[in-house]
Amino acid sequence: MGRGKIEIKRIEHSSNRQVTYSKRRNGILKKAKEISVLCDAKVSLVIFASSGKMHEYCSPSTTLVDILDKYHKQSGKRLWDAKHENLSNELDRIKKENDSMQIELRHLKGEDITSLHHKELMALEEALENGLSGIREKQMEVFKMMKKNEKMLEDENKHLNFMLHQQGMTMESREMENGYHQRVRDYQHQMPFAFHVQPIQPNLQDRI
Amino acid sequence: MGRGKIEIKRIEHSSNRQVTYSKRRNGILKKAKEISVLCDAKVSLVIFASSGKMHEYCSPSTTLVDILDKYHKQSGKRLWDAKHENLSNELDRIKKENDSMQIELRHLKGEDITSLHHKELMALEEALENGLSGIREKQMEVFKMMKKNEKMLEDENKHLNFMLHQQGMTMESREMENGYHQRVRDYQHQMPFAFHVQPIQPNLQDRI
DNA sequence: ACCTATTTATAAAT
DNA sequence: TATTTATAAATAGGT
Repeated sequence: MGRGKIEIKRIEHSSNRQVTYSKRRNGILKKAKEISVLCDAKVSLVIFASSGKMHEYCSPSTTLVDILDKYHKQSGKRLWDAKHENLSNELDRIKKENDSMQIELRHLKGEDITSLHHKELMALEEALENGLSGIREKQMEVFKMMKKNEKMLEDENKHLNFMLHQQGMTMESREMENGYHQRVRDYQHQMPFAFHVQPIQPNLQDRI
Repeated sequence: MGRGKIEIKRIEHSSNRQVTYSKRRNGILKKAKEISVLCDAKVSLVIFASSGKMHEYCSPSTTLVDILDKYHKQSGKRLWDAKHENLSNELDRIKKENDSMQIELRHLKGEDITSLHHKELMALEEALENGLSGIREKQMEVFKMMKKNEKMLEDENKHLNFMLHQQGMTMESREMENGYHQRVRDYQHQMPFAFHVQPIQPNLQDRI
């Protein structure tokens, strides 16, 4: 139906194909509407152009879901069940993974071990010992860091005390000129910035 | 397109409607095939006659599920029902649970503990110690059971030896009547049933 | 189900 | 992309 007859095979010329697509798409949509009105049929039509753009028609008396539901019943084919099944399978798989982890956790906490064999108990013990030694190593590390920090703070303190004392001596000789207490407060404000100890590891204080 | 023009409205005469339906149904199915071939479009067409009978077409390059999936993505309309969403949500939930258990397991094994705070390390250490003591308690229990069993077996052995010895004495006096070795084999077969030790806990031997 | 006059869809040109 | 037009295709009504 046109100036010339065409073979029903892919139209190679792309812009031609595009034109034919939009004409025929309108045609088929019109036909779909017509048959649904004339014969009160329920029609669902979904078309994707090769570009990916979608057009659809669905009879006014119904919905796509409704039609798919009927389709499902009549054809026996499972439409979304495949998807559903995949999800369901994955869920099962992960649930099993979950359960086994839960059991492992319980075992590590010393629960539900009545049914374990000797070998399994030994393995658990070893795992726990390893874990414990790892944790303790880490704690030792932290402890050392704290000790180091403490030492530095002590040193700083000594230094400050020494300085203060010296200042006090100097001041004592000038005690008649200025107030002693006034001076001390001044030094207390100025000193910490000069001698402030940098922690070896920044933000260490946040983690302890 | 026919002997007369018709209005696009429901055909009241039922047999007429039926005829028109089947003609137009064929027409639209043909159109659907043609557009999908000519323009490589993906087409899904489902038609229900008012009688309930279904016809469908789906482009050969794809499946209805596939098309509906795309439809779902493009239109945003939910074809997959609440059930699906529930499954999906549960999957997410369980995945998260899984992840947190995995982390806990790693921590208990002394892995990935660099970022842990002091309190967390202490808690972990305690958990591990508890687990370890639980395991060791269990092992001690098993050990005691074994010891007990061993003791009983030893006692049984002694008893058997004693009996054997006694039998030997008795037999020595009858040595000329019967063969000594023959007798011994007989007793070895009969004795274990009479004096067999019942383990305190049944099936203990399976677990050690 | 087939026939065919007529309408409708559309291929190619613009 | 839209309109035009010659022609192919679809189909309404009759058989």
